[in-house]
Amino acid sequence: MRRDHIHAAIRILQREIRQWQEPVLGIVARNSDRNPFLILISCLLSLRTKDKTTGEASDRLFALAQTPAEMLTVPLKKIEQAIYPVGFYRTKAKSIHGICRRLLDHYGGNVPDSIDELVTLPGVGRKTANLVVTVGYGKPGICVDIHVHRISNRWGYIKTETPEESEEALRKKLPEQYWITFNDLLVPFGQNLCQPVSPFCSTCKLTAYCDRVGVTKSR
DNA sequence: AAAACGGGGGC
DNA sequence: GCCCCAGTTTT
Repeated sequence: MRRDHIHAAIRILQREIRQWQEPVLGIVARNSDRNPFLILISCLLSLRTKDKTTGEASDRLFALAQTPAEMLTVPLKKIEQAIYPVGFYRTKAKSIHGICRRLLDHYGGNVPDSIDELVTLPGVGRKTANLVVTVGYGKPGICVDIHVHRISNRWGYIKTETPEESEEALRKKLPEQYWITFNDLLVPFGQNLCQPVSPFCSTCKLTAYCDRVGVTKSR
């Protein structure tokens, strides 16, 4: 993909995305009344987890508690039960308590708005921190998950080995106007069409801009 | 029966 | 860099 092709590619994705389901995490985040704490916890639950279960698990959890202080009064066992269908539920329940403790001790019960501070919280890495900053605070950030990493490289737009490198490369290359929506566009695209193995290249409208880096089979 | 799944932490 | 966390869905 040539540098200037990104505009056309994003334009097409914005049109095509209507036929796919919107990312559940995006829905959860927006339905959280832009409450950074609820957004942060939703993002934590979504790690390495299929989309639908995240929404249902967060609904059950937020019925129990909606603030860091309330959350600390809920026993770990109860939290584990509420979020059970998501993967790594024991680790995540512990992280939730750890996060709430840190928020109360160091940030007056509020969620910090900088990536550097967010990644110091237990269970929060760069993907989660970027998502909280963009969705929760409307500040520029690039949320690089496995879909963004894979597809950006498949296009040949960047050439990186790890999601961390991808975030760095995209910060330099991707026009800032697309930072916040990039993840929301690539996730449904990656789930429905541009899948990890044998993507649906025959019905994809982006093939003119794609180098198919690493694609061995396609449908 | 495997592989894959919207990462992150501990070592 | 390697291994662990874990249930669910897809191949």
